[in-house]
Amino acid sequence: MIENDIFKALADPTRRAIFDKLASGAMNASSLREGMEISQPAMSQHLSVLRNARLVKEERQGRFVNYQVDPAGLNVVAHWLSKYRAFWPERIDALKTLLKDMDQ
Amino acid sequence: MIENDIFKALADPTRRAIFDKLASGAMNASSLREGMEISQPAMSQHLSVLRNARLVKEERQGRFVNYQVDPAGLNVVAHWLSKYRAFWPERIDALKTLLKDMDQ
DNA sequence: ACAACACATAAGCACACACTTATGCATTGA
DNA sequence: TCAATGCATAAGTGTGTGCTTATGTGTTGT
Repeated sequence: MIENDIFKALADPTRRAIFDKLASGAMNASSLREGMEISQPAMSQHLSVLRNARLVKEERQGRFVNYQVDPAGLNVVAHWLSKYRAFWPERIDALKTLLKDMDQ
Repeated sequence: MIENDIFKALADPTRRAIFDKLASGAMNASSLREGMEISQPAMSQHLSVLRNARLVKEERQGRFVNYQVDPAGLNVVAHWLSKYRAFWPERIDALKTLLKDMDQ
């Protein structure tokens, strides 16, 4: 179940930080580690979890692996969230009708 | 950190199922258990986690405790998601501009 | 008053998870 | 060719998590 993989992946704060960093621009695993006090294997394992959840996708470039955000995972979160739009605050009420189109 | 509590709470499939059931209408803990093969303490513990994440709020009614969805938690997820709208599929592109207003 | 009920909490246990160190596997540049 | 580099994987370890059984606390109806 992909939805479960996604929410489990996002449950870790380090992984959300990695994802957030990646959202500001694609980069390889070494660049991701910069300023993040995390070991190389730990980073590799986190990226593996994120990739498995389709939150991130990789592209090998020589001995580097370039990582970037994969919209697929985010889309699942968006759809999960859209199921509960009835409970969203009124000030983003306009969002509700738009999300209705999302369902098809 | 509330965001962390929320994502950790949503990481469990049983908890997401409870939340989903609650989204279809407020009810007490016993009603929630119906058709869910879950022990009473387990349900109580899950509700405690959801309440702590502000995904759910309670209202005591005599010896019953009525639970309902708390928009606060959902709102945090919505804001988290809005940070990455640049990666959302094009077909919900109209959503981007609207979410821009959300940031203020 | 008291039994039945709704729910919370405590304690213990099996398993999942995030880390570590060690090592393996390609790829690159000298 | 070979050392250095980028990354993945294996194995082990401490901690967190979700469950269980047992018990506690407050409320209701008789």
